[in-house]
Amino acid sequence: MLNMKNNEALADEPMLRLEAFLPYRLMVAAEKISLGFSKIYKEKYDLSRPEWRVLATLAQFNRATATEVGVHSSMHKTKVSRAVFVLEKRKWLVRKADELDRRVEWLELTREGKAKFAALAKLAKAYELQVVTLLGSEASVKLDEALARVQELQILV
Amino acid sequence: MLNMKNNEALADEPMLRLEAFLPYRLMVAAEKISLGFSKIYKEKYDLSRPEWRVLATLAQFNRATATEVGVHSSMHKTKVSRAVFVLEKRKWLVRKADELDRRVEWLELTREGKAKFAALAKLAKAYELQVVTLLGSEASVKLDEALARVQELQILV
DNA sequence: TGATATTCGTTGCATTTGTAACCATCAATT
DNA sequence: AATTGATGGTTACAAATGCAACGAATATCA
Repeated sequence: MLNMKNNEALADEPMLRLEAFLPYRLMVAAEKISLGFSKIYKEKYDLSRPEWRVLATLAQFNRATATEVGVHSSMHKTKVSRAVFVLEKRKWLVRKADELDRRVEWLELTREGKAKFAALAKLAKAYELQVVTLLGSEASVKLDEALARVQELQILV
Repeated sequence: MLNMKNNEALADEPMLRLEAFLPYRLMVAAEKISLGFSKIYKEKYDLSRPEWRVLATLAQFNRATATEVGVHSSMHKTKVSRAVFVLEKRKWLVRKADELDRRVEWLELTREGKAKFAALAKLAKAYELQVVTLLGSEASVKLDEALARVQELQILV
């Protein structure tokens, strides 16, 4: 199909293969792995990714503010705001006013929200297990350790 | 700040920590690593990510069709189409008709396009080196091997 | 106390993206 | 040759996203 340039080795021009470039590889890998699970919560529960993240965060902590949810799930506050709106309309979560600071709204899953999450968490764990199985334990451990290092990195450039 | 639920260990409900969930971790890591470099091509060359990928693909092969670019850079054909349009307007690439099949347009970088890419490729390599240095060679090798395994995976679910 | 700055969360607007439909061309079948 | 189907690429439209501005409430500090 595509023919590689024949002057790669000789060239003093800086060659760069996209498929070997770390940011690209990482992004493609992330999209591939995420796609499989997003299909599940999209098709079975009609959830967007922001909605899934808010749900998972609120299930993990009994209550949290929108700001806290955003920090914990790596999402911009407008994404959180819109996802919270949708989940509230579906009665998967409720807002509760803070008595000391009336700017703050505490978010909590409803009984239904918790139940939906419980079902989704099972699917999530099954999916993760499938990925780990396909990767093999050796590659999985390496990926795990490498991601831990990436998480430690400060902002780049 | 956030207080973890205190019934995690006891609960028979399926707990799931977002920050330990592979699809989430991978996506966050990819965004972090990509952000640093996207800043560079955005701020210094006013390029979007689709435009950067098209540029890099056409630099890697002497010529390619839009379809081939999309396959090689993991992008939907509409993304490619729009990125090609922008790069053409900026005179970084030209289209050349295929003489045997008039549906096909061959894309080639112009002299200017190649020059811009050469400069960007140097920055890309420098950025990648910086990431690898920060990660350390051990983690970098692990990441490299793990990503190679992910790339081999078939479609999931 | 009063003035200013900061924080929490939402919303308007512009940009980006995906989906589906589309046009033009070529391939396959009759 | 005519019909049907497939392919390469573009575009219209709707949905998702980011940015900036905003209102309301609180914090800071003179």
